Amino acid sequence: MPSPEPPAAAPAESSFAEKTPKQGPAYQPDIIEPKWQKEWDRSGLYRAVIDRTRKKFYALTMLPYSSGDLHIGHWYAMTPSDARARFMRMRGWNVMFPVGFDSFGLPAENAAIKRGIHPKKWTYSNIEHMRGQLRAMGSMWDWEREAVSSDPEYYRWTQWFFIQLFRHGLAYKKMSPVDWCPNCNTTLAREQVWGDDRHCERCETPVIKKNLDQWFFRITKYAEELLDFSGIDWPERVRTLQTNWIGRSEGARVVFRTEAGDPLEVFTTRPDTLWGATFMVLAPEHPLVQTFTAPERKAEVTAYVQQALRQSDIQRESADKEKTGVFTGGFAINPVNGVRIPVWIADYVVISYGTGAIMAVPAHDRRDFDFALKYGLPILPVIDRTDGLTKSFALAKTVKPGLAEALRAEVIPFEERDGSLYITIPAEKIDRYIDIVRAHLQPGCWNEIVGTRWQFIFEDGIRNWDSIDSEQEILARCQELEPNVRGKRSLMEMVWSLEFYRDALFHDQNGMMIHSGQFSGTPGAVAVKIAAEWLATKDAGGPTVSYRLRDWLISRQRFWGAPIPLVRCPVHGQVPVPEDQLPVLLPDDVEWKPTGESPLKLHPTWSRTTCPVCGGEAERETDTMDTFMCSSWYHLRYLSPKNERAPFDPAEYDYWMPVDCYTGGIEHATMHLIYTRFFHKACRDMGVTRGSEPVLQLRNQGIILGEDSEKMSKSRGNVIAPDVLVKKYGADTVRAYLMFFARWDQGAPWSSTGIEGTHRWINRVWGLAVNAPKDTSAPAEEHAARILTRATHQTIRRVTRDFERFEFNTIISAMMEFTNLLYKYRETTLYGSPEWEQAIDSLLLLAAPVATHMTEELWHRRKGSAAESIHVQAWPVFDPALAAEDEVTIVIQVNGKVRERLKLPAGIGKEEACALALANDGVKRWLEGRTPRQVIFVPDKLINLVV
RNA sequence: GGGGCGGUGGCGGAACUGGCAAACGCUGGGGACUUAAAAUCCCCCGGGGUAAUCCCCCUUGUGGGUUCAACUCCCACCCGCCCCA
Repeated sequence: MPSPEPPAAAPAESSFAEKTPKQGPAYQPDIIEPKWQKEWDRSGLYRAVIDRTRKKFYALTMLPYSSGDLHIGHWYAMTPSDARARFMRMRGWNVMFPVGFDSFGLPAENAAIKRGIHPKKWTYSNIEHMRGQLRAMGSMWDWEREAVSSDPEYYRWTQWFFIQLFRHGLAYKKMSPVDWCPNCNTTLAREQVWGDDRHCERCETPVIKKNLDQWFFRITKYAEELLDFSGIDWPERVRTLQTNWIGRSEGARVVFRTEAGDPLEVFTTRPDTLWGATFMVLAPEHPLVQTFTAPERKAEVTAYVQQALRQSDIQRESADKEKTGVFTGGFAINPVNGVRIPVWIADYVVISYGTGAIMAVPAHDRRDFDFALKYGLPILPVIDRTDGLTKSFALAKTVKPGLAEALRAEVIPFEERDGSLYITIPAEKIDRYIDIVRAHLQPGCWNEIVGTRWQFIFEDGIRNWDSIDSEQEILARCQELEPNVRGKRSLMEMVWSLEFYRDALFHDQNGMMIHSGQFSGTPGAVAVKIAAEWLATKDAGGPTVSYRLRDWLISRQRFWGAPIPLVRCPVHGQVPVPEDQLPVLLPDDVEWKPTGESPLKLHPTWSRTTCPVCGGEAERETDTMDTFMCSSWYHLRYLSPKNERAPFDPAEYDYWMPVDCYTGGIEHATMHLIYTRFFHKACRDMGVTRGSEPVLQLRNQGIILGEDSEKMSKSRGNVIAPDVLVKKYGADTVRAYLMFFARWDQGAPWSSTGIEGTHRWINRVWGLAVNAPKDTSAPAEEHAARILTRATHQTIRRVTRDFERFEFNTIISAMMEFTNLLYKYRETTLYGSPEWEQAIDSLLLLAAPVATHMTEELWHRRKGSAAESIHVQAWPVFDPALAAEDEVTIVIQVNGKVRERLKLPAGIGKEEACALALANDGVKRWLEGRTPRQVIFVPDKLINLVV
């Protein structure tokens, strides 16, 4: 904002007393808001129709679930989206801003079970209520395009898409472990499993995993393409979340063999460590578990599998968790060296990642290391350290006197405690160290080196710890010599017991290969690649890329969802329902018994049908689809929600798609937002859609917390209800406050006093514009008029720029500042001048996307009842010349500290400005007679005098 | 452990390309109007040196660095949130 002279210096006063009306009609949002909502509906103001003469803008906000109540979070997500869509519209775009309902899903079914009403009834009465709430927002929804995912006209096409995916091999059925509640006797959605102990949301029974025949979509086929975000403007955070979720890692497949010769495949990112594999671990669910289990271990293994199934993958994979497992009694053969290694099962290996089996390289994998140490399994280092850390410990009684002196002479650093030496050996002095130790070793003793060397020095020579066999041999020998270590099950366990060694014993760096036969010496930089490629030549695996992403499980053993449109024929197998027979309708005559079974399954006749191929008796699929399937294509249904011949009208698609701006919560990053991208790509490949991405620009809002800075929840009693706020302040105030009170992308705690401030602003705008000045003839004093016009154009510039950047809070503060300024000028002769009128018009236009009703009312009061809506007016354009200041404050710094401020004409040159600065008394005082050795001049900003 | 985001008054936040830190709003204080209150309007409000104005010094998580100049760029660290292990 400019800082024009206060009113005293602006045109003088006098006549304002009679020019300023003391009071205008009161601001009554409860009257004007419903009035304009009705009028907009009547006139079809927000109807979006194809107009090829104008550029289009498809603005979309995530559709609400039909919960029955629009909460403040919905308002927070939708209001700025709506305001921005309106801004785009006033800027000349043909804007489509549709809304609908995500109305299939579990809550409807739970309500049905609890109260015995049909989910349809519950859902549709909720939708009716929410339509009213959505209207109260004063948003520019095009209700003609409303789509409701539980309407048969909608889910007919959800089913149609399923059949297309099935026909193209992108939908398939397979056995898969899912969460199962043993009390309710049903599977649960992931959202329905709560807490760390993973209990059922309804009955609190801990869930277990159960193998069921389930439908999947082949999203993994698109894993690589989903990693590509070029060409779309999505937040870094969402891209990172999706990238992590997809979890691409390069490595190798390695085929181990059972003792019977059957293949056992694993994936590893470190094939270069293969020579250090000292055991294998299968996930408890692995199909080969039974094969490996020796008869005498059966009971123990079965018990372990049972307890593992009760835990989530997240719990199981957690690094903090104490690792557990059991030995199966079976062995596998390492393909690189033919070594026979034991096969264990452990819950830290999960079936859903890789192949559900791992080769354990305890020396170079933290989890394998912990596990091996706990169970006394051998550990063999096969990768050299890159930091050269090497240690040795010389126990007092094992060495002859004089060792310390010898080491000192060689400059090998050590610490001495109780006569024992703790030695850190410089890498280049290891051989020298060995010579010294050998000369000082007591009979019947040994000394070991760990870190970059793994060697044991005995009286009769040096033994390398370089294979599983040598590990066992060295351990046996030490145990023979020293009774204290007889309880140790592995050499690593023995050296680990010395605290001093620990940082040298484990690493997961990419160092040079050691103890790896012909590959020893292979540099770390190429080791992974060389090992992987070599495996391919030996027919024992080879280089491969692995993804964390799993295929999308869409089967739900639920009633309130789109039935999967397939028929099981004893002769023809899975047969899709012919497209002209869609939709496969949900039955109305169902009984709600709390058996946990879907009523579709219990219905006496619903699943009985005939095979579309042979006409023989057949059975319908009774599973329904995940509701994320419905929301993967709703943006397409908005294009033509009433179309009966296709999911959408191609002409509408050609004009409106892709979505230009999509807004919603970041919590959908790895669910809805990844599904919808997959869906679009799959449809592209099936010839249904064009283009590779459905959404060009994505923006996420933050979260509103309760007034106590905690997450809003009914149990905390800190929930803010928008309906109450609308009643108290009007929708325009709620809209403005939601845009103002925090950075939109970050959110903040709610403040019930904060909204009062915004309400005051809305009232002030009303008070400013509701009464036209009685006398508009007197022209304003020229200088003052210019200041007002400048402020007007500067405000237009700020509001326009911040709308473009989604910085909604500063849009409101710019308008607040402008309003404050206008209140000052109202007391001057500017009031009623043409510049004043222009300022008021501009303010209303800038505020129109925010305070939709109030600005409409004021616009009509000013322009006459026959005037066109403010919402179809052109956005004000700022004139850089008019927005430019003609006088600027230039800061004078001496040695970088602000010492003086000078008001000078804008655009003043360096010479002139510096001359004025140097002549200034205040500046002279700070210069103390010195001459600046350097003068920095930033036009219209500052002068820095360096002395 | 790896990656991402963030840390500015009592609070939410602002600060454009490195150029006056704290705009706007809330809270708090003072005043006007009123019989009174509410509403409204006006003024003050980062910390310290001062009783106060002037004036000076300090201040954007911490410590360094680059620069005439750093909330902004670089390095190291601390704290918080999120994702992946």
